[in-house]
Amino acid sequence: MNTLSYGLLSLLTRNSRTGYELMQNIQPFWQAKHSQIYPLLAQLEQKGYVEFVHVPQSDKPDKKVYSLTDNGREALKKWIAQPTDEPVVKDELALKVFCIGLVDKEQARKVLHEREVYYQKKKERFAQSFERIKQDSAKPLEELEIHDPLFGLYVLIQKATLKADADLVWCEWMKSKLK
Amino acid sequence: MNTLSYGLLSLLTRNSRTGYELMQNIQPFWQAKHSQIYPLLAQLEQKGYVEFVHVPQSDKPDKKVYSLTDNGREALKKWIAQPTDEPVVKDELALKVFCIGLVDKEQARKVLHEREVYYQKKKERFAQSFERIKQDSAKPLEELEIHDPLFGLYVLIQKATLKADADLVWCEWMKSKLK
DNA sequence: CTTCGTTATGTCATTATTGACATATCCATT
DNA sequence: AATGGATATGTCAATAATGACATAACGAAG
Repeated sequence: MNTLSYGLLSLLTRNSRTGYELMQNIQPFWQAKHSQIYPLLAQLEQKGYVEFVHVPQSDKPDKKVYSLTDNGREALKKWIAQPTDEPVVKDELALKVFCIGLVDKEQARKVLHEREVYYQKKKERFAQSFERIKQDSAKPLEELEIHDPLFGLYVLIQKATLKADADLVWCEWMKSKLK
Repeated sequence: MNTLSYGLLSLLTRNSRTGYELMQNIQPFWQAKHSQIYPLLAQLEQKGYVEFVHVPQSDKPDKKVYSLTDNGREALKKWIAQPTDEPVVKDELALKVFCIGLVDKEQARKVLHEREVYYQKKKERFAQSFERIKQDSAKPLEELEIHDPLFGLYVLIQKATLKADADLVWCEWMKSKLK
């Protein structure tokens, strides 16, 4: 069982989801393509950690809605207690910035601008996520307790927002350096 | 040529380095083991993007000190002008936090504490990096221009520091939630 | 005196991940 | 009318990345 497999189980603690949705929803924590997700789901099903129901659709292709089994939930608890790997980052932009002095300011600004747009979109997405869970939640978000099903999502969006802010502050600072 | 190969060339713009040093120095931007670096360096040498001199050592094993060729520098410039991939993140902790409600507060605190130590160490490392380049630099860091060889390093440490701060703010906030 | 960590390079089998192909329907744009 | 994107699932060859093995010498800790 690799980390991504546990990640899929993690998502299923809150909602039943299709493979396609799992692929989309796991992106903020772990970038993976559908070609990796589907085989892992088949494995998880074989192990008895998830089960699925076939849902026929007329307008779109049929789907398989996966949900977590009790076995899956137990496996998750054990996984949480294990030591946690440090985050892995692969950042092409950072590598380019390291040797940005090779090109002129004009081009450096272009490289930076691309990424600034990306960070801004990211921040907007998180703001939308906050809105969505605010509507789902009975209580004000600040009062959510650890066992509230929305808690995990809330604290992660909080973290992502803090990071996106840090990225944007850096972009502004960097732009002033390239004037 | 994959991104990591260009990353190695990027590092060599500032200093000649051994494979072992490259493996260490690239960690903040791109986590890779020596078993991946050495074969890539051999490829880069074959392509004429880097060259090396053999340096015998008596106390430690001999080393190969790699440096960038003009061809390598040209390849780098072309790479910078290409569209940049978005950063890849694989964060096991984030996945655990998503379903942290499965365990009790005590265990959740334990999981968080592990990572807090990690973020603190990270911040210290960046503070040390700042100290080091301050000593290397003739000017105050704030006045570095894009073509200064220290510029890329300076802006990256700035970014990493901002991010580490954001992570620590989140840890504090999270701890207050787990009281 | 032995074991462990660091420096230093390298190979290789296994595993993780991607990109391309394949199929099918709907909707919006050109 | 055709093209492209979203939804939805799947396979498979190719590439990326890891973990284990191998060698070797030093210093420190036990």
